Amino acid sequence: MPELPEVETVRRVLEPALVGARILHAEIVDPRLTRPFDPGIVAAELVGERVTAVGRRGKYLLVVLGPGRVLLVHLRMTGSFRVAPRASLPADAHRRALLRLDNGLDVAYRDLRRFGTWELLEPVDVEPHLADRLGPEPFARVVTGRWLSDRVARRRAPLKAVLLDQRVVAGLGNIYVDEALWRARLHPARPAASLDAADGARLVRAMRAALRVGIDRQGATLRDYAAPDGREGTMQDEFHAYGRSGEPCSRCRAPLERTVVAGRGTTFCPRCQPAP
DNA sequence: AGGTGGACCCGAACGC
DNA sequence: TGCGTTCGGGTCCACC
Repeated sequence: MPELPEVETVRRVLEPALVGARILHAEIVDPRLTRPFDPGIVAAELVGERVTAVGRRGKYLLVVLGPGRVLLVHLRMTGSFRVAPRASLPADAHRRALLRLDNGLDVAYRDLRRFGTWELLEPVDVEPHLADRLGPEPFARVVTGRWLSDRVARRRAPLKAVLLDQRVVAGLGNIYVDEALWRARLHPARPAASLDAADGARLVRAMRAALRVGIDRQGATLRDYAAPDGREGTMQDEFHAYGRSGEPCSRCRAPLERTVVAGRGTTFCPRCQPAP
């Protein structure tokens, strides 16, 4: 599941392939991708545009086009890109879109579960659209322990639910939330408002550390995630919590436990992360 | 108004 | 072996 480190890895591979190239042809196979907008119209709007940048905000990819319009891509669960020389990609039943670039590359988009979205935004709409949905990046200077504990001071929801809320901090999903809470030694079901500034500081350090390792390992490949060059990530070998229920905690050797918090499968160490 | 749960998808894993 | 059922996961939306 692409979270911040996976999306950042995708961005880094797409950037050199796309920036400076012009889109010669665009084909959007799955109308869900651009819903409620007509896929044929969106495809036609893309043709002729030059890509000037490939950015990321939270889990969104921003393909910035010449006039400042942005193709905002969200991979959700199973979206992925593949870049390869023209006409060299094999047929793919799950392909949802294909871009042909003037630099000789094809950019294919596939999505097994069809949750992913492509939105073509006018320049003036980009910032408001993102600001409505996303809090600061986890690595932003404004994100401090004090800021975080203040930010969630009136939230009775479980800490995990608040970290999954992209409007608090952008980019964490189920995997990196479990990893961050394990690193910070905080129980996922603890009421968010119970965080003090010291907890907040530990949590900020923990989420950054977990994300940093994820980026360094080029993301986690659990099933079919791969970067646009086909490379798989190795973050799954570095997990301390996610998916390891029943295995010994790598800090204290107590067996990790699995529970459900905020409707999500959640793994934690009952000894290192004491219940509230 | 903040919190929760269902809908959207579909392959994989599971149960009988 | 084969079938049906359940699960998961990010985000939005309806409802409490």
